[in-house]
Amino acid sequence: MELSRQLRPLLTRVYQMVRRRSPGWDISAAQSSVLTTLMDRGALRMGELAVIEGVRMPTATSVVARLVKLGLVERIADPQDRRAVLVGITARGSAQISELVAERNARFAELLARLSDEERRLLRAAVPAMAHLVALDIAPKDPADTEL
Amino acid sequence: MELSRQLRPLLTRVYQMVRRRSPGWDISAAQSSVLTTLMDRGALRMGELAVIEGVRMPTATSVVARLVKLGLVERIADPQDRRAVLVGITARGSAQISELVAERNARFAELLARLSDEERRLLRAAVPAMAHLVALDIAPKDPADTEL
DNA sequence: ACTAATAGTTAGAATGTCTAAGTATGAGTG
DNA sequence: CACTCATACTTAGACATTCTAACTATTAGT
Repeated sequence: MELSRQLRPLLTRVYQMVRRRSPGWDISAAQSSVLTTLMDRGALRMGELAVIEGVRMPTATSVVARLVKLGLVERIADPQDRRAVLVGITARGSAQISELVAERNARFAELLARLSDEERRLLRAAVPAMAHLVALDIAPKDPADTEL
Repeated sequence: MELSRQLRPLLTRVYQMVRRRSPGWDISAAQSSVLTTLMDRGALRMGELAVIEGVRMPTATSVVARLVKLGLVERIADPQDRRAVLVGITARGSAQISELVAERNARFAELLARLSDEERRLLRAAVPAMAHLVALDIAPKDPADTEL
C-alpha cells in the first residue's frame, strides 16, 4: 500500500512527460497508441482494439476513421463474420509509427542519460516487474468484471 | 538507449491502466491532475499551472473554469500583480481529491499485491530513480527550450 | 422462421487541446 | 508623464477524444 502511494503518482507524472506531442508529428496520443498496438499485435477486430485501448467501441471507430483518412490503417472485411471489421496497419502507418517511436525513445534516452549509473541500473532491474504489472491489468483477474 | 526502448512503452501502458475513470467519480483525468498539483504545491498562478501540467495557458484557463464551476478550486486576484490570477484548491476540492487518490492507490495496490515479493522489492528500489526522472523533466536542462 | 445476442456505426454532447487574436496591467525610456 | 513593449491571461474558433443511447446488420439458438 505504501508502495502504491509512492509509485502510482510517479507513473502518472512520468506519462505526462512522455505524452507531449513531439514537434513535427501531427499525430495524437490516441492515434499513436492505436498504431503501436496494431504494430505489436497485428490486425485486430474493432472490438478487441477498443478493449486493449481501454475505450468504448464508438471511440475506436472514430479514431480508426481518422487514421484511415490519413492512410495509416485500413479496414478489412472479416470473411468469417460479416459483422466484424479487421483493422490493420498500412505500410505507411508502419513506417510512420516506427519513426515516431524511435524519436520518442531517443528523447526519453536523453533524460535517462542524465541519471546516475546506479539509478539506471535500478530502473533496468524493475522493467520485468513493470511488464508483469501491465500484463496483469490487460487480463483482469475475474473475467466477469471485464464489463461493468 | 536499450533501457529507453524497454521502459518508455511500459510507462505509456501503465498510465493507460491508471487513467481510467474510477466508477462513481465524475471528474476527468485533466481535472484530477490539476487538483493533485494544487494539493501538492499550494496555490499557483495560471501560467505556472499550465507549465506544470504541460499544456498551454488557454487549456489551463478552461480546465480551471470548469473546476471553479464545480466548486473545487477558486480564482484569487494576486495583489502584487493585477494581471495575474492565483488558482487555489477549495476545502471541497481538497476533500474530493483525497478520496479519489486514496481509491486509486487502493486499486493500484490490489494489482501490486498480485506481484511477487521480489518484484515489489525491485519496484520499490526504483522509486527514487523515477522521482529523479520526473524532476528532470519538469526542470528542463536548457531554460531556452521551455518554449519552442 | 422468430427471437436473442453480437459487432459496429451514427448521433449528439461534454471535455481537452491547440493557435491566433484580444484585453489589461506592468515596466522601461525619452 | 506619455509611449511603447512585454507579460499574464482570456476569448474565439477549430478539431480530437471520449462517452451514452439508439440504430443497422449479421449470426446463432430455438
